[in-house]
Amino acid sequence: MRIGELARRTGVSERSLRYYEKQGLLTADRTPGGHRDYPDSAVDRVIRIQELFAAGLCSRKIAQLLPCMRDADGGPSEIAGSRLVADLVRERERIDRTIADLIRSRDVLDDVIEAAASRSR
Amino acid sequence: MRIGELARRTGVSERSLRYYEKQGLLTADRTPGGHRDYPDSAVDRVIRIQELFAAGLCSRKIAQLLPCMRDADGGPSEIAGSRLVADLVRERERIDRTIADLIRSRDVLDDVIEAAASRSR
DNA sequence: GTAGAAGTTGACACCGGTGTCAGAATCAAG
DNA sequence: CTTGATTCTGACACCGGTGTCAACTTCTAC
Repeated sequence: MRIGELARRTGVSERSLRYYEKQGLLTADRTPGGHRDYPDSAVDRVIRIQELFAAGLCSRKIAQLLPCMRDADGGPSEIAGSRLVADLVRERERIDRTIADLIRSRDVLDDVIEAAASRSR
Repeated sequence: MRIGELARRTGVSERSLRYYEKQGLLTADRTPGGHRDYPDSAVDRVIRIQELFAAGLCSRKIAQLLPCMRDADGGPSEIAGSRLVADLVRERERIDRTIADLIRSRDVLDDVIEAAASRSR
């Protein structure tokens, strides 16, 4: 599929898709004329990438991580080296802390929202 | 307490504390010479602010939100207006989505970490 | 009063994913 | 062909919290 369709199906801008490619996160075949041609699996991949971005990982780390993920269609393609694993463990801890922060903040919001709601009741 | 101590106790840089003040998130008395003097309660407040930042809220919204939070020492100081509430509800939804993303990403990391661990076992 | 630590303001820079625009080339359909 | 939609590359800008440096002032303790 072409970049426009991929953008539509993932909700990610064409700009970002090209950026992902430049960062080594995504590859595409090319038509004779040079237009990108993505396999269907690109949709899932782009969504994964977005999730990892949302989790606060930078493209550098995502690029290291991607080949070690087992893709939908089977086997784990590559095993993470110890250096990378140490890094991922640290990221994992950061993510846990962030989740805790998010939950606390969400509770705060709920509190304020509820206070306003009960006020107007 | 002075800004240095507050920075030490919260783990937030002096730079950021001054920035928070400029954004209206934090207030401080001044000594005759112009140095900031914080009450003990500033520690909790700064930590809250950090959590909200970590949750992806911008300083503008945090500034609107803070007066509506009930502080440790008691009553809800102000009730959010309907405009603000609508905004907070949207933020809440975004936070929920982010949490979901974080959890999925954490699972991915665990997967990769585990694959490497079982490999070397 | 004097030295050294700590605080003040202001300005500049960074990061890194994304928006946007320009100018040219490609593709698909008539 | 020709035309209109789509894609290509490259460049510039933004956002917004934070780091850092400079030049000065204030505080604290001797």
